[in-house]
Amino acid sequence: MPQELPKAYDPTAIEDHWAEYWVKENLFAQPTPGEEDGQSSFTVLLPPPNVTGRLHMGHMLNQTEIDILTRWQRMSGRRALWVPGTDHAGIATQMMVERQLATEGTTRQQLGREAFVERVWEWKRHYGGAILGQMKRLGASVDWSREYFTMDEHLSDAVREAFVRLYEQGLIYRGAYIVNWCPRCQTAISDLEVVYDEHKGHLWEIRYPVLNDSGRDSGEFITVATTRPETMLGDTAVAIHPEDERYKHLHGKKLRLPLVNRAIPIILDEWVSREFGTGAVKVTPAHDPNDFALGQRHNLPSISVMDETAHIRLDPAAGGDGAQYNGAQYNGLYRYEARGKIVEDLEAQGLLAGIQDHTHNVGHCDRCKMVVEPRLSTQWFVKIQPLADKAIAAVKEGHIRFTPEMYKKTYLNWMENIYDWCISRQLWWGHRIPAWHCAVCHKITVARENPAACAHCGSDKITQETDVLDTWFSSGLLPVSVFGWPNITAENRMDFDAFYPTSLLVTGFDILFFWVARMIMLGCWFSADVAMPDGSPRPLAESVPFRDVYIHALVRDANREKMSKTKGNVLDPIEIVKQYGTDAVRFTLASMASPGTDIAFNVARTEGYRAFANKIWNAARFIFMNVEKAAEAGIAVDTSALGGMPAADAYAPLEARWIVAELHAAAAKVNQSLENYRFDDAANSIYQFFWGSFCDWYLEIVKLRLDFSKDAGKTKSKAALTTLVSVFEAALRLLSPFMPFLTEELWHAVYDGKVPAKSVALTRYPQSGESTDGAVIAAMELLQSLIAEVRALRKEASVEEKAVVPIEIRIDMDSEDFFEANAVIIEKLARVSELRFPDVLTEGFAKRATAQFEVAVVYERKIDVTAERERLKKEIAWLEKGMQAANAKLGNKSFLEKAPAHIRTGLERQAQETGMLLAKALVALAALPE
RNA sequence: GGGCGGUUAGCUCAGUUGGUUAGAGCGCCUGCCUUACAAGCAGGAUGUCGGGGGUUCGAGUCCCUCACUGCCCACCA
Repeated sequence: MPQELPKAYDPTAIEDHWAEYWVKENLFAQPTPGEEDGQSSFTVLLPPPNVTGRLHMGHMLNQTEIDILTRWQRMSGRRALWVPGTDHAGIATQMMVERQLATEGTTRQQLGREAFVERVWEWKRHYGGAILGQMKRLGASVDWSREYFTMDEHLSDAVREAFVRLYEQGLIYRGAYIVNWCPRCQTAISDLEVVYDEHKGHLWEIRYPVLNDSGRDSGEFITVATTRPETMLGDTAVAIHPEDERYKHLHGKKLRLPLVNRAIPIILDEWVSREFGTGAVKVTPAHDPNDFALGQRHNLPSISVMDETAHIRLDPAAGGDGAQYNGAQYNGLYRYEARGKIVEDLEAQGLLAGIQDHTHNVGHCDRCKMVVEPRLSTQWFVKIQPLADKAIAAVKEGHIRFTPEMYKKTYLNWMENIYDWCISRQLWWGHRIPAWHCAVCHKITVARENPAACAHCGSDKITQETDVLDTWFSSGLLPVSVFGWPNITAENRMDFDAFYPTSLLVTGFDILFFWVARMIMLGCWFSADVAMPDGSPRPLAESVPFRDVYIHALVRDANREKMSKTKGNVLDPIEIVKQYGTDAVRFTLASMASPGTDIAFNVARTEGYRAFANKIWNAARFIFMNVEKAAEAGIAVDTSALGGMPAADAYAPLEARWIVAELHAAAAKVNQSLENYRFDDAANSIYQFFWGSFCDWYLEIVKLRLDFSKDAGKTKSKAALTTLVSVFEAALRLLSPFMPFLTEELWHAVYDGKVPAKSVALTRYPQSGESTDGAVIAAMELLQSLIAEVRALRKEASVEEKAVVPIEIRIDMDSEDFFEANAVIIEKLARVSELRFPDVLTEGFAKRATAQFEVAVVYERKIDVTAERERLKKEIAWLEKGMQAANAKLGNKSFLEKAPAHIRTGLERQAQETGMLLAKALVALAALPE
């Protein structure tokens, strides 16, 4: 074993090395399995970060959680596969490259589509892998040989097949609908990509003159209220509620649309709220989703008045009736300029009835934060209901489980109120829709292979659709596509059979709908026609993309504020890692990852776990030092016996049996906690075991046994050393999923280079086979409480730290033997020179009583009487409160009748003990000098 | 507007199906360089479990209600 470890743990000295080692040795590659080998799989996909992304705390939390589980599953004997990859991220990537072009004074339009796309690929080749590089540095145990990119040829094939198949099934349609349009990105975006912000605006009230039968102003008006006056150029009706008494006499009348001077009808619709505004709504089907719906119901024409950049652009023919409309004076104005001008003009004509302050929600583009403009345009949609039905069933029937469970409700609520999915984007970067438009018959050809001619009329005057698909369309297919779909053949289905459905998805709630829901819909839909290995049809339970979903929360800053660039409170994980070590940061995240609560990341906590890493490091130094000393005395530990669960025979000393029992208990707790995604419990159990049990007690006691001088008993020393090393080795394995770097380093050191595997990550995870030894844990507890009382008494009596003093103990005979047998432990840990067992404790010494024993330190006390009186008074108050509570229950007939026996007897015993302690405390108080 | 969470020590959070006097880490106070570790060791202080009501022999835990707070969905012009 290596003996010269530096005194303080320096993570930077070892982490790069191991991170590279794991990748270079390809340790976590999971090749395609051969024939069914009976081994169960644990499969998990990395939520693919944007190829443009940089690692943030959310990624690190996500990757830490997945890595802990994957390493744990791998070590527990399952075929563990974690597949990494990146997302081409249509809008984000295109914008990034466009910005780059802007600095060069050019644009994508100048470049042309083909050159631009090539340029993006070039960018991707240069910079695209950055985030995965960061991931490598963090030690993620992924299979790098399976790394994917959503625009890879194979994954693109899957996208194309999925599109064609849905089209053939009648589940994809194209049409002119109102969609959310981002004037900056100049593309349609889906409902999910719109975020609403409260905005202080105005409600303008505009008078629309009522026309008389001869088509002239009647002198009467209807006043409408709007937040977007500029859209009035496209109004094609005004709607009122049919029962609204104020307007009943106007049913069937027409209005003159101001500024444009077009006659528009008054329509009746129950959707209109009589309470809001004036109870009359201007209807602009081309620029508002509600108005669009109204327009459909009432067969109104739709008049687009804005172009893709949100500038006014009136199409003279838009009304469909060939009439030439007014309003061209606003042409070319940006929407807000037009708004100002229109309001001005209305006022000049006396048609502005009022302006009110009005706070309302305004939709913004999720990507670029520009105010979204609802806009009529021709887009591609997925008819979502059939897919949603399956996705609902999969969850309702329990084939997919959510943790925390409440997300099941959120998911179902969304899925049950789902709208058709707009999947086309007016971008250049992405999967181009495999549809061709015919210039002759104007029909559409959708095909798996690029067609040479129109499928309908045979013309070769066809051009491919320019739109690309929503990025989530391809990422939604990942669970099936990364394992070979749609090319699943008899010879080529091992991956799919072994790894699909995946076991688990770990992700943040922010992409529950974007990604999780889409994967469930698409996964269930497309995997269903891959037969099971035995040829039987695939049931829904085996069609799901994953069986478990673990949703984690947000990582916030130490003050619970959301991290954001504008606030300047973003913590760069790589920076923190450099400062404290990857293991300490991982442990921080794990220990704070309680399901359902956000993580307030506090580096104070990370400092604590850096200290923990240092503690482990120093425990190793201590152990290696003793191994060295033992070697000099001709004692060697048989490292070939390591690697399992340590055991201690009945003749082994107390501390050996105890630490083995504690290890088993800790292993049981950690396994159970990870089973339930309780990373926090698991981390705390290990922390408590390693620091609180192994270091604080076991190491201190075992020092007594590690005597390698000539006249010492070799057998006992060797046994002690063996237990020490084997428990430590097992603890490293237990800890390794949480702190992979430190444990890898020390584990290799334990074997002094003669390792039984290439990595601690490839060894077996500690399992608690037999039940832990409860008796030895109870015995140790008694010893610990005696030592703790003596330490406290020494403090109380102001015994100098270095002084050793005798103690007096009163206890039953059996325990007297027990204490005597372990006297050396008490003497060392409590600095005691001698144990005495008198019938009565000598008066005048500081003493304490517990339920099991009384103890006094033999020392002329320099006691602070006031402090001692205070302490005793507090103790008495505490005991009296306990007595009261116990007596209240024990004196209650209903309690005695109804409470279970173990509660009753437990309470009785406690009452008895409390009474005894209370009596002693009262005597002690009375005995204090004035 | 609809839905879902949260409120426990100075701070960040645990607290499994209601059961013996409520926990951890950090921070704080006191004393120690005890040869693995001062990134350490030992000892110590700290809570009307958001308010009110109810169910129960028994409530931090279940029910009702109020307050505060966070998030998601919807998007009435």
